[in-house]
Amino acid sequence: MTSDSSLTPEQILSAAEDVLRRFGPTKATVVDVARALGVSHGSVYRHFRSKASLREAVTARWLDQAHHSLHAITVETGPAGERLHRWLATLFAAKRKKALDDPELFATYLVLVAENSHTVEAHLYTLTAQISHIIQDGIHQGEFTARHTATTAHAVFQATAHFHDPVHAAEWADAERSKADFEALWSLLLSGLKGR
Amino acid sequence: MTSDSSLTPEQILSAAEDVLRRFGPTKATVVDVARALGVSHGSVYRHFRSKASLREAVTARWLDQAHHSLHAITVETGPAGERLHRWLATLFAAKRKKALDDPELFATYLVLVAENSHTVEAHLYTLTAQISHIIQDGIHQGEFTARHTATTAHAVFQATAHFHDPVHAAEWADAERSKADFEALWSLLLSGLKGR
DNA sequence: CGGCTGACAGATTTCAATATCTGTCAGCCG
DNA sequence: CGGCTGACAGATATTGAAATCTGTCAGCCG
Repeated sequence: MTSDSSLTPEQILSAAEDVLRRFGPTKATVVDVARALGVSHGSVYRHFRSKASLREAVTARWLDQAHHSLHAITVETGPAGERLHRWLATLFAAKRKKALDDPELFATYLVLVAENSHTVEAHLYTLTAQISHIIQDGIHQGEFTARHTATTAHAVFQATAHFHDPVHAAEWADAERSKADFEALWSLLLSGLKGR
Repeated sequence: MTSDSSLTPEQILSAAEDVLRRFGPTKATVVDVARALGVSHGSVYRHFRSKASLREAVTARWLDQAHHSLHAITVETGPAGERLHRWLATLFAAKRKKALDDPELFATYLVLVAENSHTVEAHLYTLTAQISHIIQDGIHQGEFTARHTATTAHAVFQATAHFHDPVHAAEWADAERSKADFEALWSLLLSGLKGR
């Protein structure tokens, strides 16, 4: 049983995730989470300093799911161009899937974005660092030419905001159009990364 | 006097703009507009079929202000690269200025964006067509290489969304950082437009 | 002792009654 | 006649009282 012994942060996170998924960020309460765990809501506050930090922890865990496959692409050794294309396509697919399959947690994510949460900042930092890594590979391989890797990575990330920033989620509805737009933007960026 | 003879759509638009600027999109009412004009609110409905269409007409007029200087750059005959850079910088500056100087009308604009209004669509179409025009010039001048002009223009517009899409307005606060980010993205795009 | 409980204060949300707004239209007025 | 008015119905917003929630803490229990 999961209810053996004492309450763990992991148990609380899972319960909180369920509650957020069911009620959404505006309706979910700490009391709901405690009720789902069969404890008093004071116990939850023993493990998380506030509702906001619990919400952040849940979202951080939820966002991390996508990092695994992206990280795998980052540390591959093939041609950087193909890898960066696949990395961006994978990121886009992951975000799109989250928006469609998990609307309430996606809405929670949006709340954190609006609040400039540190969790979101860390998420963006991780992603940009991975782009940076691939671009660096591309420069070593002689495929890319770039002055400053980190700056270029940031520019690539901003240029593709349309396809990963949750504020653009509504524009992902038409899969065909999104795919075409993405490929058009990619060919422009690839050409830019290769330099003149 | 502007109150001579009968009520004109222009008078209503100006009054509505004032009311929106003062109360914002959530508080402004048709009754407020009628009160400002000294007429009954039924009269307003004689010229605009609904509150939504009045709001759209005001926003369309407000958005059009920026089109003049952008259009001027579009029809110049100098090097396309420099012109596109100046066009994008001008667009960014105009949007940023609107967001800072006219927050309530900017909020109204955001409401229309969220509602997928035809007005916003037309605005985006006009802007993309101007980019297309400049890119076309660049191809003729031999400065740019692009397969499909309209597709490339759309890609450039999406790539720079961070600097003109109102959903990113909060990220424009730091002028220095925005400027640096914009230039980094521009150099990537310019390199991409020039082709390999 | 370390962790849980339940009661508490202040902040936030809900709910239902009330007021205002949107959109329509018959009638009036120039 | 073309356009404005003012009254109206239904929809939406506001308000203030009651309920619920957040965050804290003294005390209990294993």
